[in-house]
Amino acid sequence: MIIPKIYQANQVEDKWYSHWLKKGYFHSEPDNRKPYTIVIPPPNVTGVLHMGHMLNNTLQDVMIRRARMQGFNACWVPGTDHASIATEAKVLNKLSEKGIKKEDLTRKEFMKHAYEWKDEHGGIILEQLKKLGASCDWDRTKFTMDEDMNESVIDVFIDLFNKGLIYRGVRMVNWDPAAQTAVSDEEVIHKEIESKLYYISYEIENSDEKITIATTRPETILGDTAICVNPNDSRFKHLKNKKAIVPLINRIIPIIFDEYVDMEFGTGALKITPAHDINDYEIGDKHNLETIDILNNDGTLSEDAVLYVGKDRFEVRKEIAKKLKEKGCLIKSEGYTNKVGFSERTDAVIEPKLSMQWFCKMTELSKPALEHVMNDDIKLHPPKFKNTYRHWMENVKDWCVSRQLWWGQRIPAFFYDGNKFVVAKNKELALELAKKENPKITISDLHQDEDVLDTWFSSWLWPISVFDGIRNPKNKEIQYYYPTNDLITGPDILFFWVARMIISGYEYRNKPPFKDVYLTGLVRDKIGRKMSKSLGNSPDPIELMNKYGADGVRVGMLLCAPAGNDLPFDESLCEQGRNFSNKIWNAFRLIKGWEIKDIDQEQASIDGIKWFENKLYHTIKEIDISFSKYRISEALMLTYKLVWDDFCSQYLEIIKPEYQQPIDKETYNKTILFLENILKLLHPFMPFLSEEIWHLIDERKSDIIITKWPEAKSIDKQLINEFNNTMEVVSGIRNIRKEKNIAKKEELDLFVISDKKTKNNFDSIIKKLGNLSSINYTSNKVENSFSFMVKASQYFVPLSENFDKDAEIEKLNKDLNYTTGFLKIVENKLSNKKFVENAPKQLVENEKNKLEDAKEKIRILTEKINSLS
RNA sequence: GGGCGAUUAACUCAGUUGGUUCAGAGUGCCUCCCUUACAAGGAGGAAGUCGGGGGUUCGAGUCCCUCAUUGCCCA
Repeated sequence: MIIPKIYQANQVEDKWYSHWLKKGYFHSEPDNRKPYTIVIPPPNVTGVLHMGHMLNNTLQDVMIRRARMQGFNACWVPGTDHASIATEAKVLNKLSEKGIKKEDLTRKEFMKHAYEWKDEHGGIILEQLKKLGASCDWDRTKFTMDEDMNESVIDVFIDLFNKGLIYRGVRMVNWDPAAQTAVSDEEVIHKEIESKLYYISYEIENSDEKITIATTRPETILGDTAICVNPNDSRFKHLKNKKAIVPLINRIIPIIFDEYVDMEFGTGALKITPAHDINDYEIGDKHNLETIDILNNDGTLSEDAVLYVGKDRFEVRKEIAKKLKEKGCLIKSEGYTNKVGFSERTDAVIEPKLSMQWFCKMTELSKPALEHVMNDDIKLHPPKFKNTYRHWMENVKDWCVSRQLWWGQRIPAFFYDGNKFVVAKNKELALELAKKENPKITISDLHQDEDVLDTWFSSWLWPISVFDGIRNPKNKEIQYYYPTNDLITGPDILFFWVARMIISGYEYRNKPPFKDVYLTGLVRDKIGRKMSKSLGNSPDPIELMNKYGADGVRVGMLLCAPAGNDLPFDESLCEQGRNFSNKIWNAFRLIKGWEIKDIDQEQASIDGIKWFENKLYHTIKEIDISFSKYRISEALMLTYKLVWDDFCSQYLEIIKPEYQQPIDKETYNKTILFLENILKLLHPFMPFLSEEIWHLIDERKSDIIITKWPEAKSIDKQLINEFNNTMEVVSGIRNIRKEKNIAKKEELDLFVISDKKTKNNFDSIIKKLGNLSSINYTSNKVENSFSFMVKASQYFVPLSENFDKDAEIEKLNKDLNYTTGFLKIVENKLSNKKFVENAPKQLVENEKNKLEDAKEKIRILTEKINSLS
């Protein structure tokens, strides 16, 4: 068989993926095995794969593949999210390119366009996940706007309404003037920006006096309905019961007193615009102030503003400042840094705005969700997120669930007789309810609410609704798969999504939706910036996979991804992943190239096998521990080192036959066995490569994807330590070769003065890796030789020529100095009475041993130096 | 402004209850080697007063206080 020198990822990946699909390995049905379930964080239906998805889904695939191999009934449910704002914005963009505006369309027509868009672009991302190797159960693919999913959402809304947890009301909401919808608090991103603080003076009615306020938003003076000062502020006490005059429009407004006002800030006087600031709104509410809404839904000024009607608020800000200056009302303006809210989806500046919305009461609903995370029924990894979570849950606010959009589940509220409404699954049922109030109502009198529900109002049910557990709470699937095991997602949606799933999980199943939450970091670029389309700093994952292989990219992602830490992504990591693929490939190539013969086994091979067996089982144990702690990158690194250092650099070199010589059967078989185990350990990380080699080793029917995960066995730790000493001896020899420029091919003799305590049973290995002609035990030091020590044993390599006495003495002196210093430290420790009295016995004992060893070493070194000089 | 973290080698990070195995890993860097699986490789090597300052202790990277820098969440 001719095996190429380099692993060709692109030639094997598709083959194996379709093979796995054909065999139905990804598909899961309830049976009598234990389930292991993951639901995917559904990506936006029209989105494309970015690095965050890569990380996320690689992790999920690692977990699910390992669980599958461990014998669980592994089920990974894929799907997509309808992402109401994002998708609707995209559809509208597309339509406006064709010259179509939303106003020109009926709701029905719009939905038709939206579905067309969804059918065209939806699911691209799922196809991309296949390239990554994601072993999702594609038969279970869900979409948050599937018929059954919609029904679950509506059922839940009605249920919560009937429980009195849904209400409708005028509240200050975060208004996105670009998308023209309300958004939730969580969808507002506060950014610090450089702006200006304007000092504007208002005349006091019937007086020559003026009062100056400071504001960052001068355009809102048109909506002012009061000026507020602190009652404790002596500067303003005389203004009680006075009125001020709003500049430009000359509206007369009261001066009110409230302790809310910070006397230190600005001038100590605050303008109050109840319609456009949440704090002003609360003050307005308290003092019964008039509310003047000066903004239209698109962020332009409304009729109520009187001036600048129809102009955008930012333009007005500039113009009004100029105008105020002309009028002498603008005292000054100064640079000021403040925080402004931006829409997560459209990046528009959010306007606080009063509007009629639907809300979900959260206080009671969220109690179990807080409790069960605090008592670790649900564990967050890393645990530092527990604090953040608690803080949020303890201050949870009611959830604004309505959106002024069309793409989504329409709120099942039906209006009649003006503002009266009923909540029901459909118009017919609504009519029945309405008739109880007003028997004369007919179906044509009912009008359904125009708003849709927040996207998260469907995704918070995801772990339940994908198994139809809302509509059919007792069905076999939900009983079997729920609660799911692990949720793997980014920390940016901890509150949007994770917390709410926990809330709904307890409300509707009385059980957590998952047991463990693994929060990844955010993928950043090399210099720490968040990856984003606009910065153009995000590599195309598909291209990366073409370049480095899916396995290479998977490894690259995981190498730098400890839980909860942001990961600075660099393409060179994928390169490392690819190099690793190649390393494994070549190890396989070496083994496969050997001729197998019925010959005697070399001693080095016997010893090497004994050691590696122990090392392997020891590492498996460590890997399992890392997995159990959700330290995935650590598990990968352990595997990486097992393969590269232990298996390739050491084991294979130990058993490798001479050039073009055959290998004995026993060693070969063992080696194949080891390789197979290694491939199994690699499979979750590198599914394609491991499957490919698995089948190249041997023609066989079984696939690695469903083989049993190797089990850790008890090991001989002493033997592993001994081997480490052995490798130190080998290093010592290699060092001498390097320092003295001795070719590797030249055989050397080694003399040993053995220290009985550090016995070494691996002479065969030292001989082979050191390329020695002999190892001789002696009790006398060897003249004219280079030497080194491992523990308390001395090793000599005699060399008649090239012997540099002075250099040798210098080296020995260096060692002597170090050891003398070390001895001093130990002596100090032991002469400290308090240490000897208080420290554990074992520790003191060890220190005493160290003391003896150091003394012995010094004795030997001194002797050597004396004999040389 | 409030809350929660972080600060360990050039970079990215480990470091469990203070004490053998504590100053580590990977990458990068330096030296030598195209040697017969792999140059996408091999062998060897250098590199850190564990952010600063105090404290507790026989003993602190680890616990406490404080300052600095920095990130995230919330207002």
